[in-house]
Order: sequence, then structure tokens, then C-alpha cells
Amino acid sequence: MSDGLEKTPASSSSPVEERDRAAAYPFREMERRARARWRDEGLFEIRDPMAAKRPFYSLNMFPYPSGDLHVGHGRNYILGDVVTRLKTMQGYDVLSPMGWDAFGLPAENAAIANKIHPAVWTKRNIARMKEQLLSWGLAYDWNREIASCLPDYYRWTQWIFLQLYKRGLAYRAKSAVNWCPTDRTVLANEQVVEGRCERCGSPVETRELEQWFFKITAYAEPLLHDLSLLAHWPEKVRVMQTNWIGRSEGASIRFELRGAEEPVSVFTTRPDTLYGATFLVLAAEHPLVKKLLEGGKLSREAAAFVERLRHQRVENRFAVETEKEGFATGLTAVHPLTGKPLPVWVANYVLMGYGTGAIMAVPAHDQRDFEFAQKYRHPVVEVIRPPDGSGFDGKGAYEGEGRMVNSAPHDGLSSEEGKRAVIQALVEKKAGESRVNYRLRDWLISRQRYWGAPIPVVYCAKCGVQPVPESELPVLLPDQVEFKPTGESPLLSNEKFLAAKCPTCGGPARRETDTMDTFVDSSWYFLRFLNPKMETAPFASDAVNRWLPVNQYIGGVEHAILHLLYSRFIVKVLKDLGMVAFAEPFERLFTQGMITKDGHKMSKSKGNVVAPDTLIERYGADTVRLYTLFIGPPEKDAEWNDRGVEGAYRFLMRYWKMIDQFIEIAGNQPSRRRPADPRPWADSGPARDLRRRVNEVTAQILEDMDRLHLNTAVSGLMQLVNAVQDYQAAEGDMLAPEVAEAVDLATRLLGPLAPHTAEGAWERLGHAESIFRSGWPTASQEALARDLERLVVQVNGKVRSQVEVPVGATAEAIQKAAMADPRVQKFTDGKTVAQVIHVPGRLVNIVVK
RNA sequence: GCCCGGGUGGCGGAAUGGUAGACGCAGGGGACUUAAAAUCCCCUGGGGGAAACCCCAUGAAGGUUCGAGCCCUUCCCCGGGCACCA
Repeated sequence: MSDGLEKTPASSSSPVEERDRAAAYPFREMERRARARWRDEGLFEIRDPMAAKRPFYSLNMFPYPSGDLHVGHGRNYILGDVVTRLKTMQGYDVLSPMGWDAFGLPAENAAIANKIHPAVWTKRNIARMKEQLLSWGLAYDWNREIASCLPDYYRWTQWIFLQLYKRGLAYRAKSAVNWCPTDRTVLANEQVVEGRCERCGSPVETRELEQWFFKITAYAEPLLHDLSLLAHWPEKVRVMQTNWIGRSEGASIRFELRGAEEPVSVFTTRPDTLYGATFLVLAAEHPLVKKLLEGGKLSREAAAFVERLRHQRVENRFAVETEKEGFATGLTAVHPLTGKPLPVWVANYVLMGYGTGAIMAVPAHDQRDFEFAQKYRHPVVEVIRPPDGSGFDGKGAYEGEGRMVNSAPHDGLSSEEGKRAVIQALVEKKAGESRVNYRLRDWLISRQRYWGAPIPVVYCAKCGVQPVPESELPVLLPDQVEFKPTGESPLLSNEKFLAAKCPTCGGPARRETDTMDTFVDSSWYFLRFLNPKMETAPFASDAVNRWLPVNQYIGGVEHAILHLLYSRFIVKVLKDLGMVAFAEPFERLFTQGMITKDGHKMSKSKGNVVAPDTLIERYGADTVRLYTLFIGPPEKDAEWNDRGVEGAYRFLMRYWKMIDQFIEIAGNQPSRRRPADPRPWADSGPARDLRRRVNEVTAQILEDMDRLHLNTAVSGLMQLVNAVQDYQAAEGDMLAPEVAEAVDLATRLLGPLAPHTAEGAWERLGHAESIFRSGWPTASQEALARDLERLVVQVNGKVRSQVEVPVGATAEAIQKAAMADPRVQKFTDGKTVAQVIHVPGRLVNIVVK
């Protein structure tokens, strides 16, 4: 194993030095002690969820157990841990569970590559990662640990599938999916990178396969609408989900075909341009095209074109600019309002996956249609006149709104009025109606993979698709299978698994061999934590309703759409089933930024991974935690710098030295004011200044912590320690009650950030109870008060001087003092004062001419 | 192309419209030491000046304001998301 710190300057330090530092700040012993204490006292365990008086659910997205964690992962958990400890100190009963998103493809790849069973590989990684999480000193209630790959968990994933099936929200359909011809397997969208297979680089093709779907589109509207309830989510994530759902209003329009019974339906957002439609275009996968192809009705060129498109589709989609290409189908449609004939074409720029897979082409007002019309000499008819009155220039489409022209009875209407009028006309002719269309598509949950929850259905020759009865769950994943990639689920290789009995007729049936997308597993895990071992239901409704929505959810922004949208969907379904009382699973969402090294995301292949283990070994967990928090605003990306770790270490040593000195001089009686020293608070002088400063900084830290501005909270702690040191250096007085107060505040405020150190200091300060039971401090208002205040004096907006005035002085007195300042007079002499701005407590600005 | 972020010292970053650069890192000087490390103290945006102090400076250019890093307009650059979405 290589030492990830070889390049750091610290590694050149001598063993002697390290020993000296370790003696001055004995983090190893202290961290061990603190962790043992938290564990033994069950400090972060919730024994009975229903007994909690002030529930607070603090949750990190549970990880996929891929192996080693690096400091970038650590940031996520450290942030969550700060929330957990902060809320604990604030008196909440905090639920802080951890688990494993343990199904997934990497385990299966490991099985193929290393001949190790996915279950073994996963278990090993979980053990390794758990060890790492523990080494960071993270406060989790390990009694609630779950793993989605265990039967007592996935049994309930299957159960949820059945509930969706019963409601008609899980269905089987033929669909075009990503197919890698080399690996002979279906790929998830995430595994298709720029049209190629992530693993082997082959161009991905499209195949039509029978797949299981969840009907998430049935919830498109509430999923969109309820985003407005999520005031404490990052704007960015809400925008991403909004775009993903992609609602657009428009019309559905039916065009009759000459000599055919079935009309062609199109979706358009611009019914006001209907009179400008000069042809129709179908996607290559459109059912009508398929029918023509199979019936031999297409020209040879057109048929070849369609075949080619079907295979190139995926790659084409990633081509930056594809030349528009198409062929006439030979069909003719009829304009529903004018009766004019419109040729029907098939082309590469129309997608089957959006709307109806067919469009009406309005070349004058849609740039794509325009380009296509130019190439194939379709007529271009202007029907919208821009507000500036300019006419159609023939060089490009005008896509804005305007007034209708060349539109028979609707001429002169605005686009907005026109949309309504045209839809009205279509409704009267039964040729169309208004329509809302979504970009969101149903969730394809089938995976032809082994390491996932088996989809609990069987196929009976007589009865067809049959759900497995709930009483027979879980459908267990068999151990013995062939992992070779064949394009079909490895489960097919296990005869015993395949053979099933039809629950309806009792006859022989074949088991479904696809497993579920792992996003199904993770779309409900946060409910399971309340009663992780429950055997009669996936979760206990009363407990879940008491604790959810999750008060603070923390994770990477890469889950902004998939996991967070799927979880919202499943919760809405469960709500409709009466199983939960809330509509949204996560009240507050925080997406932390990535930690980069040498400008890149950390990855094994780039060799820029910063391993936490060696750092923790050398500096202790609290140093790593503190540096990780100090590195920058938690929501932003940050560049890791090993020197910065040294800085955090130096700070903790200075803090520890301060505690040492304090105890040596003042003793360790557990009081904020030293009983041995009966001095009252100082009325004035350095001690009074120290107290004010300490409470000012405390007020800032308290606010920063609440807003998760943890980088500035850390800097505030540094300022506290600096203030005490400066006072001690100048006054040589460690006995002042003001110092005792500063030490107490610094220690408790440090608790959530550097918990081991704070706990160790707290104990040395003579407290019997854990620091996490000591309550959360407040700043003393009385300490913040001052007799004199310092105001900035500006002349014409530029700072020229400062004046010190009694608090509560009249505006006149303050202005007089400001004007009397010689440095101010230098700039006001010989000029007329036009105006004086006085911002109380802040500044005086003298405007002169 | 569209939609979000973001551009502040050598570096990470601070700044409810009110003293730009807190805090830390790096660098320079000093104390301690036989010496080094560690530790402690001082300095550290640019320019001018012996100093007091002055001028310039938050990607660029305008604007609003007594006052703009922060608000508005236009533009440039970087990061992310979506992308032939009808």
C-alpha cells in the first residue's frame, strides 16, 4: 500500500517531532476514549422512535459499498455529522442512521473479473467502509444499519413493487433500450457515455425488448407542483427537476390520412402556427412507419434509411450537429382546418420518445422544419408576423410570437389568442384539443442483471403474468449462477430459480429473471430506518409519520434528478396508498460540493485520491474533519491542499495548549465562572474587551452553524482561541472569569466540529456528563453591550477617519464630532456640506461639493 | 443553443448596499536553539512617500445610489445541467 502523503512536507518531519506533538495533543488516546464513551452511553441511539419528544431526522445518502472512501466522500458524512451533533446539543432527539445501497453492477463486474461472488465482495466492502466511517468519529445509530441486498430488506422492495403493480403503476411493455452488441447486455442510460458503452466503447444500439416500467408519468403534475413545497432545497436542484419533468402546454392535433383509417396525431406547443404547416414528419420508430415498412409500402431508399436510423439512433443523438435527412412515405395527410393536402415524411430529427413521435412541420416558424424544408423544397408559409412588423425574410424561421396572418378566419389575432381560437376550431371539428405534454418518461426498472432484487412475478402459460403473492416474499436471489455476460439475466442459468408455480392455477410457470434497478431499492430506504427489523411491513407508519419528512438530507448533487425524483414519486404513491401522511420525503436538502485534487475529481485511475486513513493516523480524525470543514463553503467544490491539513492541526494544538494552561492555572472545577476566583465581570479594560469580543464571535459562530456556513464557523473558533491567547500574552491573566467563559464557549462550540477534542477537553474541565449533553450555548447580550462605539467617517463615500462616540449619542453630536476630525476637515475645508448620511452604529458620510 | 452556478491577494477563501481581503495556507524577517524541526512574535494586494498619508484595485464596460464585490444593463471567461423536446 502506498503512503498517500509522500509528497507532503509533513512527511519529512522527524519522528522525534511527531512524538513531541503527539504528547502535546494526545489525539489517539483521546479519540479512542471519546468514541468508546459515545458507544457505551448510546449517545446517538434512538431506542424507541415513538418516545422521542423532539424528533430530528438527520440523514446522509446511503453509500454504494464500492470499497475505499476518500476525503471527498468524507466531506459528505462530516457535514451530516455536524448536523447530528449540533441538533443533539440543541436538545433534539436525533435519528442518524446509516446503511448500504448494496445492490449494483460493480459487484457483478467484480464477480466476472475476479471470480468472487457479489455477495462476498459487497460484504467485504461494507466492512471496510464501516471501519472508515468509524474512524472519522461519525455519530450513527448502528443498531439501525440496513443493506438493500439482504433478503429482509429486498423482500420489502418486492412488496412495494407489488403495490405499484396492483395500482396499475407497474406494467410491462415493449420498449427501445440501450444495447451493447459486444457485451451483449442492456445498459442503463448512465452507462451510455456519448453513445458508446462505458465498459467496452462499442457504439450502443437500440433494441426493442419487453421491459418493466413504473408509471412515474402519472405523477408528473404533483411531482412538478410540489417542488414549490420544497423551499429548503437548493434552487438548482428544483430547476433541474423542473426541466427534467419538462411540462409544456399546447395542443394535440389529428391529421386524417388519405386512404387510411387511422389518423396521425401530433403534439405542438404552437397551435397558432397551424396554418403554416406544410408537411408532417414521423420518427423512424413511429408505428405507422413500421406498418409501412412491414407492408413493403416504403421506397427502397426510405426503407434502408429507416433501418439505418433504428440502429444509429443512440449514437446520432450525441452527434453535435446531424444533417437533417428524410424521405417521403408516400402518404398524404389532410390539414384539419383548410383541407389542403400535406405530404407525410419520415426524418431523423423527430424523436419517438417525445410527444407522439410525429410533428406538423411549420418551416416559417421552426428552425428545424425550416432547414428540412429548404433541403427538400417544401413550401414555406409565413403565418406569424413579428411585433416589430417585419415580414418573413426567407433566411430563417421566426420562432417568436406575434400576429396571425395567412390564417383564414384567425388573421390579426395575437399568438396567445390564436392558440385558444385554433384549439377551439379543432375541438369543434373533433380534430384536436388542448394538451399538456411532459418530457418525463416512465421509469424503466428492468435490469438483465443478477445483483438486484428479483422482480416478483411469474409467467404462466395459461394465466399469463402473475404477481407473486405477498406471503411468498421474498423471491430469493439464488447463489448459484453463471456470471458470463450473455445479454440475458444470469438468473436464466439457474433452473431451480426459473421453475415456479402459478399462484392462480397451480400449474407450471416461469419466473421473471430480470431484477430491479437499484434506484428502486434506494427510493424508500429512509422509511426503513425507523424500524429496520420489522417483519410485518416495510416500515411502521406511525413512526415514519412522526419522524419524516427527513429534516436534513445531505448528499451529492449527482443525485439531483434520479434518486431524488424517484424517492419523491414512491413517497407520493405510498401516500395515496394511505401508508404515509406526508407528500414529500425530504424537508431540507443540502448538496455538498466535490473535493478535487490537482484540479480533478478524485479517482483511482487519475491517481489523485487522498486517502483519509493515513491522514487520520498522522493527525487524528478531528484535524481531518476540521480541515474538511474549513476548506470552503460546503456547497461549493474545493481543492484539497495537504498544507491546509497542517493548519487545522496547528489550530487544534493551540486550542489544546490553551486548555492545558487554563487547567494548570485555574483548576478544573466544572463551572463557567471559576468559584476559586470571586472576581466579578470586569466593567472595563482588556478583560471587558475580551468578553465582548468572545461573545461577538460566539454570536457569529452560532449563526454560521445554523446556516451550515461551517468554513466561517471554524474561522470563528480560531478567532476565539486567538482572542484568549492575545489576552493571555498581554495580561498574563488566565484566572479572569472572562477567560473561563471563553474556554467554555470555545469548547462547546467546537463540539460538533471536532467532537473528540471537545469531549476530551470537556472531561478535563471537570464535567461528568458528555459535552453532547451539555446544551448549546448562547451569546450573552449583556457582554455585547458597549458604552462607546466606533463609527467610520466618510467624505463623499470614501473612508477618511473614525470617531468614537458614546452609544446613544444624538445624530447632531455624532456629526459634530465627525466634522471636528482634522483628517475629515482636510477633505471638507473650503467646501459646502451638501448632505450628511448617518447610519446608526455604522458610519457617517459627509457629502461635500 | 437553452437553463443554473461562479470570476475578489501568490493560494483556499471573508465581507445583512456601509472600513474589501476576516480566518487559514504559502512567503519574508525576528526570538528560542550548538544547529535544525517544532513553537512564539512581526510583516505580507499594487503603486507613490522618510513618514503622516495619498492614489489604484473585487473578469470588462456602462448605470442606479450619499455609498456597489453585493442591485440593474450589456459583454468576456470558467464550471455544471439539459439538449433536434416540436
